[in-house]
Amino acid sequence: MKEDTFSMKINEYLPLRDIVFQTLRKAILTGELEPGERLMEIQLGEKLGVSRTPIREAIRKLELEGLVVMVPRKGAQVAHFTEKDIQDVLEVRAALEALAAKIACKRMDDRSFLKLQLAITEYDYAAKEKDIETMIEKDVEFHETIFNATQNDKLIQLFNNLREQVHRYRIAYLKNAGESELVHKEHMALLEALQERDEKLAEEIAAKHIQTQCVSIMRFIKNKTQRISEESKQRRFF
Amino acid sequence: MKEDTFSMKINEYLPLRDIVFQTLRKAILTGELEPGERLMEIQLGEKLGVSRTPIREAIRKLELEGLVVMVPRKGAQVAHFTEKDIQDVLEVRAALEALAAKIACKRMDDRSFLKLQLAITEYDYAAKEKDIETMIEKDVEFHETIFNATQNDKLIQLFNNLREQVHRYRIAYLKNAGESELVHKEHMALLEALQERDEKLAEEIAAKHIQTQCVSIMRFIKNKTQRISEESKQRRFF
DNA sequence: AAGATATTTTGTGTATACACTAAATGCATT
DNA sequence: AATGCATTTAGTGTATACACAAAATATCTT
Repeated sequence: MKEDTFSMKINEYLPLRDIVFQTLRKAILTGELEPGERLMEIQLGEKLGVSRTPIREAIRKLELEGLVVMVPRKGAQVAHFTEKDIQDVLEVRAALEALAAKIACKRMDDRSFLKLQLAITEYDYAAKEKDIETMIEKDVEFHETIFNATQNDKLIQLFNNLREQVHRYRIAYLKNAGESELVHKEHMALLEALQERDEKLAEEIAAKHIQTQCVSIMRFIKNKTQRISEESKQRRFF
Repeated sequence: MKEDTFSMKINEYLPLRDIVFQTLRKAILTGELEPGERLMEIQLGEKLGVSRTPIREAIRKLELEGLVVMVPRKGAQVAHFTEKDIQDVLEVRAALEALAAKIACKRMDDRSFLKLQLAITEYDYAAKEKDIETMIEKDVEFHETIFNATQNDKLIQLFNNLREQVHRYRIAYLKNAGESELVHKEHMALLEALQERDEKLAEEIAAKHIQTQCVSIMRFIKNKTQRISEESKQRRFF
């Protein structure tokens, strides 16, 4: 289903601005472009082989998404994320995941349940191989399946906005085997609740799941900042 | 507080693109620009006295917000909102309002409570005068105060995105005196719950309040479509 | 007159040019 | 050497120019 839309799109015409948007977005979320880094239009244009116009239009979208901040007459720079920003995002996401789980309870069908099961299984395989990127991918797939099942387009849109905002932290904390075990267990529990059509329980597990993630990420950051301060490095924790 | 930031901003430099963005956004939300209407860059540029560049950049933001849709090589047009879209938006908003109420329970201070009280009172005055625009304004102010109290910037950002999406319907259904009475009662109930720091109750009332609004708007639309079909007009219900 | 094929028009998508600001650099003065 | 001022430079903000596609119109053929 996702593949369909995608393979259709590659045949369709895609404006440069959208390609640039996706490229920059990914670069920011993976940390390739670091927070605070300036996005200079001419330089980026040369790198990507396009003029300033598509670059600027892509930046406008990133600005609205909050991934870049504009300094008047100084242009764009990658937004800094503080610890609080991460907590804020995850607090909202927890509420949206709970809502999604509640609605999904009513609307999920066998096909969706199998998708969830598949995502969990593939996650496990990836975990055995310690293939972090695939693990994240399958984790996203799991949550995406639930959101898609809600058939609430606005909810899906907001999820797409929030889902990868903590990408770079998840890479780090999922390396911890214990964390990835926990993710598995919570996914299984949520799947069961959904199959039982137990709205209250599903809501609760979904919210708890994100809170767990938040706690893990915070612990990871705390460790990292500590290590960094021990090494007396002055830069921020990312 | 809101005024401070604003009066600061008017002294600051504001790029044309942002002025255009706000102008177009308002025009769409109030219905001045009708759904389906094409946004032609040159035409808009002449109207607003600017070139295509700021127009295009404003459109990129509206695109991400979902207020306009892009047709490849045909440009932008104001997005159509179906009945389902409204329900989707309000379903999400209900969840966010509930979250905001819960957090606000912990963080609201006397100053914020007075703001809520003031918003309610001014709403009542406006209701007596049947000044719909002011009523909407004060209603927004009430909810805004709660969201601001959460101190969760992401939550506030999303609220700003969702809050006015149903603007044109509220104008219509608030004309109904019964509805505006109900709004008053629910606001009072929510204020009390917040003052009691009763998280569960506040959450519940906040969500219910939006659901009430959703039902009212749906009823209004149903009536309107019915009237229109009786008049055998073919256009959509907005 | 109907249909097929040029032709024109309109409007987007992208690139480039111009205007202006702010920071950086250099130079002179003390 | 430090400070103040002029000059340059780098980069954004805005306008315009060019390229191209799609739709609309006109023209030709039968």
